[in-house]
Amino acid sequence: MRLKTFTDYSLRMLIFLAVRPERRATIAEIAEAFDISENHLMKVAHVLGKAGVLANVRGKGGGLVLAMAPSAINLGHVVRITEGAPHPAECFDPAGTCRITRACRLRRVLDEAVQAFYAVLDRCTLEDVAGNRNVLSTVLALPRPTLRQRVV
Amino acid sequence: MRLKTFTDYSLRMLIFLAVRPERRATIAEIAEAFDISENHLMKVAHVLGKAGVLANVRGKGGGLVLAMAPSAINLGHVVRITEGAPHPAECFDPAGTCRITRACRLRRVLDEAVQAFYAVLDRCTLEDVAGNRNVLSTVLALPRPTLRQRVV
DNA sequence: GCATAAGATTCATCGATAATCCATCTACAG
DNA sequence: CTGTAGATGGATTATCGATGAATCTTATGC
Repeated sequence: MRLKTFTDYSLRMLIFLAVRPERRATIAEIAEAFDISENHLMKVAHVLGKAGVLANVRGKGGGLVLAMAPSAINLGHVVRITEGAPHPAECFDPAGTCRITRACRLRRVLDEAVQAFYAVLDRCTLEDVAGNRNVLSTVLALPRPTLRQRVV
Repeated sequence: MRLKTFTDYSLRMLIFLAVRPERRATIAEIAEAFDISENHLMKVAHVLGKAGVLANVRGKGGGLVLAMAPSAINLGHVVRITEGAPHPAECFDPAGTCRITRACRLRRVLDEAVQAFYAVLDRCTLEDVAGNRNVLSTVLALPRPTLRQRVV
């Protein structure tokens, strides 16, 4: 049972933005805060932007900002977007070739399990996981609104 | 959200054995019925045997047989064995390096979601998914107790 | 309106993991 | 004691996601 790093990064990006909702953050800034690939985050930002979760602004002075209040961003919704179609077994693949697919009752059970997984996330919003802004802000090394450039 | 093919194969093996509980089946036989890798199935058989779900008999005339009644084989139990530790995000890895792990509330939510996933499987037994023996038997091309050799 | 900053988009490559294959060992039946 | 079937470990291969890099597009500010 595995989710993609893409999903992990998506949630981190949202948390970062929820901690500092007052102003735009650049992808580079978020990548540095988490020390993760800027290129990968760029794709994350694009997907979340296309999905309407983020409002992405191009150009100089641009950046990312939540498209709605953290309490309006549903985690189940986000994860469904970033994960794509679930694939617990071959029978979930339209091109699957399992011999017993027709008669198999397993698919229903697995489907139900996946639903249950998402049901939990559906009950959570970004606000629920990023409500502790102060602590998160500290951990992200953003003690002051202005992040000093690292010298190195 | 993905499960391993290993898990898929495990469940198929169990279903096969549940359809014909009266006698031992060889790995080769099961591999042929599903048209999947015999080598891979061998490892599946070994893992399920070690876990006490199957009673594996070596040597001539040997084979696999369920170690208990289908109604006593819990799907959640099986999948937990074959999947190993869940990994929805980096924070589930003891060696993870996510900067906000300490302050992050996401882990709890993801953990709960995983629990919910398994809770569904915990409510199901092999009997629940392999109760329709006749249909499965037909689909598996085992219309008679004796499987005629394929001529090809 | 040009330079620059920032995201969008596409292509290429790398790497982790798991699926698969192969060889050898061990156990059991007859 | 021979052949069959699973056990075990290693090697190989394939897949797919993660990462890297280059170019394009758009917006801003001087």
